[in-house]
Amino acid sequence: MTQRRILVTAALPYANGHIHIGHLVEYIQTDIWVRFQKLRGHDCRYFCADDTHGTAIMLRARKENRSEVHLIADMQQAHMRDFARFDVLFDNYGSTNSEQNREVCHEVWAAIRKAGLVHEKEIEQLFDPEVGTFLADRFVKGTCPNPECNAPDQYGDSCDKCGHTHSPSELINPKSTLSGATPVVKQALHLFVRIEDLHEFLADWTQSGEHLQPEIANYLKGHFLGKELRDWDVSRPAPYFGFEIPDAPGNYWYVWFDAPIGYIGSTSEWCQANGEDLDKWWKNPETEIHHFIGKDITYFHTLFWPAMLKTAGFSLPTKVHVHGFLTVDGEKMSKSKGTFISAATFADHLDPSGFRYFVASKLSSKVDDLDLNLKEFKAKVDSDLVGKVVNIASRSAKFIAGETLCDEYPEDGGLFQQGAALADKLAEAYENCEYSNAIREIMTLADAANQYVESKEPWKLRKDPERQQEVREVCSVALNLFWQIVCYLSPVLPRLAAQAEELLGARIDKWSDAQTPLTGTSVSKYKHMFSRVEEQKVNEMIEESKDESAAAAAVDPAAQYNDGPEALQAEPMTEEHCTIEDFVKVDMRVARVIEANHVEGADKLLQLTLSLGGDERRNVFAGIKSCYNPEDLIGRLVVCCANLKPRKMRFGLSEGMVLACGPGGKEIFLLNPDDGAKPGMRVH
RNA sequence: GGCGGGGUAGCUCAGUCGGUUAGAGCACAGGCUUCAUAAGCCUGGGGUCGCGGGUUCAAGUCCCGCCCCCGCUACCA
Repeated sequence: MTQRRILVTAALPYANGHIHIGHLVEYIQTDIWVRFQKLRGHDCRYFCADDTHGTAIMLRARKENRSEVHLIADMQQAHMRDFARFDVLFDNYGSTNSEQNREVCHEVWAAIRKAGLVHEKEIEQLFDPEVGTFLADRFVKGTCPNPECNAPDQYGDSCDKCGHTHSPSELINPKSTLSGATPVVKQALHLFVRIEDLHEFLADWTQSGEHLQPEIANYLKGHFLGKELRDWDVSRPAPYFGFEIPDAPGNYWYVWFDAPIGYIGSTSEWCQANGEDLDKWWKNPETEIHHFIGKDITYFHTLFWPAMLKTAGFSLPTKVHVHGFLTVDGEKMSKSKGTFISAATFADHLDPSGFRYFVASKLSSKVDDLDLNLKEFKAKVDSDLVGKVVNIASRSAKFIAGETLCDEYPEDGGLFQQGAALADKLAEAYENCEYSNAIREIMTLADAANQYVESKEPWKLRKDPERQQEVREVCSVALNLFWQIVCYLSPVLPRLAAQAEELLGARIDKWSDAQTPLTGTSVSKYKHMFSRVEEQKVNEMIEESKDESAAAAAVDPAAQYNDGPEALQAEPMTEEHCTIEDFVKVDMRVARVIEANHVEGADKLLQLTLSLGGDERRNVFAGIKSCYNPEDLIGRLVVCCANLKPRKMRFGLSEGMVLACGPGGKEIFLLNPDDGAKPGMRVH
């Protein structure tokens, strides 16, 4: 096998927050891949860095009354500590704020300029006059400008309630989230990169089938490549924490410009420290480049990034590996539920190796989300690692502790050979990021090993002084099967590998170590290798992760219902009182749906025929198609406004209105009278 | 609405080119064992392979239609 030169990156974590278990999925996925490649003897290097620039960092530094440089240095230390606790081992962990990164940014920028891709545009942007900074869309909140929605407290880019997209300057009554001040509109010069010029190249590169998972290629084709690619806004006016653009003083590169370049910057730091040549890693077609990222940052890595690399003459990624998000017990991580678990909190309570194993046992090459079901987590770690794998050593090592393994590997019924024969299949699974397949296969070996020990009953043999040699043979076999399994698991569980090395007095340093049994090495006294997951510790971890404000809410008797303020925020209560006379003007009646049909040509409407009892009928068009099937409505009782002035619609005359609540879309809820109500009854 | 992914045992999933009686792990039940971290081994129960059609000697697998779940994404009004 020829040696490959492989450069691997994981996405750069932002310096504004601590590492949490969601992040870790990616760093562990990548770390396993890198450890595997190294074990295979390839020249593989894992680079990462903190992503340090941007408004959020600037504002936080101000708030904490210290310099950005100080802040990001602290965060980098914290991140590195967390990674180390989870055995995520980088060849270099740098910073996007390094001089090396600045140099590469200059180089890339010069090339983009030279290619004539940069355009200047004056754009209008909201500016916070109190803080003295331009406001990104997410830093402005106000009332949704959609006249049918008008939900308050919405971000500047889109409305959570109705999905309306807008620019922050369109918001009604906008406020800066930084100071509460009313922003003013200011003109600002921005620099744009016209990546449409690279459209054809990107279409080819993304659709070649070589670099991206098929669903990712398809996503890009459907959402971006079918139309003109929009210019990419890569500058931000001062004040901004970042690198100043050399030929546009007073302007800074947008954080997403220098962040991916940080991959190269980090490599450059490593090259300088190790006497390596940067071009060998980034401008040599023989070097493979693999990026591991989450699905949220797909288009930065599959459109902008290849465009930048191509223009600046760097190598393009060999593969971009996209993974899904981590959920906990089937739901998005939540601060109030205590499932937003930081790396540090996890490691304070539970064994990080268990997390690595669990993640590996779940990961495939798909973009699917991955669920950390805490019960399953315990079950997997307990039964697979403790009950199966470690148990093989635990039940055999002590019978030959202080002795040596047999000088010649004993007859084992072909077990070791069977394990050795699995090497190629397992390697292929690791190579293709199909870790869950690999783990499943490896566990079958552990089952076989336990069966072997069971059948040989060394605990009985040892009682017979005549059969001591047999005991040694059986244990040599068992420990070798254990050794082989640990070799295969070592990319996932480096700590277990180290423990096995200590126990058996040998080293795992290449994949092919699983092909040859150990002989003659001395067996140390068995030391505890892995603990079961204690439910108590899991609970403590969850408790500690609970946000304090959420904990306070739990005291409120209403908290058990978990009724959030969203509905009221979406539709604030009317301030003005109405009189009883006003109220009785609206004649609301219980009605039965006796017919319900789709309306041809209408996206949202259903046509309902309501009976108010007797011969009284109403034809009503209701905008509830997104939530109800006509056939499910027939026969049920609803509440309708019976005296609403009839209105002629495109599809016919609507003679009333069915009462429903909810924000719309998938959330529409018809009002339902309690049992006993009869059509025609008035609501008062 | 569009795109993508999914629906197989209580749970998590495997199931190749269509081919024997649809599998594994966990969980559960019974038994064995008592070396091992209340670990291990054996046996067993448990399935309308989302629904409906079609192709075929043969369909979990291929084709058509539909339903439901997840993710992404957009619009109409």
